[in-house]
Amino acid sequence: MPVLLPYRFAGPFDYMVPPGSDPQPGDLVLVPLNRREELGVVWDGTGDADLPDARLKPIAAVLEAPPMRADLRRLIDWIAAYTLAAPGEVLAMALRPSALRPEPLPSGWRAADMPPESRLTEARTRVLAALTGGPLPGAELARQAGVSAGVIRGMADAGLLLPVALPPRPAYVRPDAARPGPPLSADQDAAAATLRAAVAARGFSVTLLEGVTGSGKTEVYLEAVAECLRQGRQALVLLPEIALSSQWLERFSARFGAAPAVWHSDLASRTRRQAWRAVAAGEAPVVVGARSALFLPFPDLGLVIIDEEHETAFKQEDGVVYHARDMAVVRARLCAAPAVLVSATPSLETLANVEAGRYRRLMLPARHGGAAMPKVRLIDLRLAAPERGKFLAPPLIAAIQATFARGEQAMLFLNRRGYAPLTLCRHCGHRMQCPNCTAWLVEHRARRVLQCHHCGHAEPIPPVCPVCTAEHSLAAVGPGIERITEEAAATFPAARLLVMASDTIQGPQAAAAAAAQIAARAVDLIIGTQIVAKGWHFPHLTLVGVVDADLGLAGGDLRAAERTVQLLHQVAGRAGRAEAPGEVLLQTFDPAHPVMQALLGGDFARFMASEAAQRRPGHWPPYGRLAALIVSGDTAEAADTLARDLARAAPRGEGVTVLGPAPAPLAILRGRHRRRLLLRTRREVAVQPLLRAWLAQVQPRGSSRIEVDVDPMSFL
DNA sequence: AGCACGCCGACT
DNA sequence: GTCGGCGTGCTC
Repeated sequence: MPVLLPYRFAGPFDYMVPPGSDPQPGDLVLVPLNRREELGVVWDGTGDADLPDARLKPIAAVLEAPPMRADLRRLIDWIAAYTLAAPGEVLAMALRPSALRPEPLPSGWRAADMPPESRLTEARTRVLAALTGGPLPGAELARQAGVSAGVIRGMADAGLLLPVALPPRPAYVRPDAARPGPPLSADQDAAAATLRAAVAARGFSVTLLEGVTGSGKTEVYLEAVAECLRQGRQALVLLPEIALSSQWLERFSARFGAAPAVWHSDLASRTRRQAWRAVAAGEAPVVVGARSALFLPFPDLGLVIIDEEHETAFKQEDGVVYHARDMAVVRARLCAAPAVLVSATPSLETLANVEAGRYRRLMLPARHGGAAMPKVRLIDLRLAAPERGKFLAPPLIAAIQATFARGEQAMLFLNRRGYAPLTLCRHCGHRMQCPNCTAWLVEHRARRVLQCHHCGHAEPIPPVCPVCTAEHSLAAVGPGIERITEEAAATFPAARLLVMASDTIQGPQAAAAAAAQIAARAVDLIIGTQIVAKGWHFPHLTLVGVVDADLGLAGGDLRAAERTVQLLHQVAGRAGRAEAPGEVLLQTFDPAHPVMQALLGGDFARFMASEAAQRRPGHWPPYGRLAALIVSGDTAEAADTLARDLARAAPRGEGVTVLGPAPAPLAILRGRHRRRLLLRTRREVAVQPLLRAWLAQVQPRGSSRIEVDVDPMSFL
């Protein structure tokens, strides 16, 4: 009987069924492996026949836990087949061994009825006062009484406190679908009706819900969630960055009177275990999560929503390389549920699926509540140059000052952390480079280090040039967000600044606190990277300045233009969402670039049509298929040898092209030398069989590796 | 993922 | 002479 184990084996292993038991596919089992016992899942089909029965070991135990359902097993098989990952590796993402252990009963403390003679200090009095409302868990008690855990411990030892079992934490409160939603516009109402019908049909479908930022897409798809709740099925909402979703959670709670279950990779282990169990028991009707929520054990999934479907954060790049948006659609199909892809700037992949008739499309043409789209202006940096050594052009500075004068908020966006992306010696020209990667070290002035953003390597800023030992010769080249903050503080001395970058805003609490500060108008100028683009609603923000609109366009990546438009459109959408109209200023050296023109004219559809026209003739995705093979080795020679071996074995045929080997864009990453080959085929060619046949011919030696990335998003 | 087997350097 | 480094390979 085949049993899939959560490891990187080629497939399930066969085990004997012990007499008296009758394990079924999906059952969780303990099986011997080497001299250990491992958790596995009984898989489908028959075992492989060429292994003699005598070599099979028996299944050690069939667990009482609820079995893994067929739809999740099919999803695991599907993802493994599509991405060429080992099925066990995919299984590992869906298996939660800790959730199978019995939940320890929560325990707390109560005051002793007949306290022994003991000194009652002030702290101890506070503890007893906190307990007048009933028993509390230790951590909570310490927090409420404002004492350390030691005080509690001491009181327990003295017999002043007695342990008690607490009732289990209440399960998730069911969101109330009957609560009236907010009033919807005619467009929203029509879209919501279509989505409700799709949910009520209880069948698979895919719908693109497209609308500019501020058009009320969330309200519309929450109506689909409401219908799903009425149907008694579960709904899954995938967000690209769950850690930054505090405002989303507030909106959900306002709509349904209860919070959804939240799932992401850095949940505390107990919260995670409870969420997993609640999903499996059907007690969590709505789950909002990051991409790993895709593998939760929903017994009756009735709706999958992928918000910001164009976001590259949905692509998992390490371990199993998969795109959560595409796999979410697969899961929806396997569960006979509708999938809804939501975006203001849909990916070309999704638009091509609409065009081909595979996906339905719903459009919300206008901003909700009559708010106007922000007015976009380009600042030509060749004509309006910033002061020497500065990065904000005079028109942008003037616009920010005018915004402050009106009592409104402004934002500066630069998608680059740190102080400066490059440090060079003005004397000898030496550039400070990462010892492990083909990348410049980024100066982080606040922490006084030079850091590599690819491997994390950090070193102190050297006092002299490490090559020519010239003093005071190292110069910061180009701006990072720290440098812009410095310049803004000097230019707008009266303004209150708030920096939002992944290194200053860590975790959901910090993000929520920053959002609250902005909403309370305790901030005049927000300076941020990527993370300010994510679905925030800042009602008093009316000006967005993009410091370097050209930033994402260098490097010749296939999707560079598309991604830049999506990102900058998203950033622009932060401006002027309430009654006050917004303005967006883009600093660029190339105002004629199609990306700048698309943002200027707001004609996203036409831009995407021209992107499509560029990709179609060469059969580039989505009009063809692409897979990347990344070869890596200890040395350049090892990587080259393996890459050459692969190139020799490359598949040929009608509609099949192999490009490379070429140095991978990060030719050295974490000390490993990398080469890249690309397999490009026509859309009707299945790439997986080609890849499997290809890889079977080449055996990596030593520590050399081949990584496969089907549908690569970036070439890095 | 573990864990054993296996062939080359420094030690009681 | 052994103890032990972690490279390679196997686990139904």
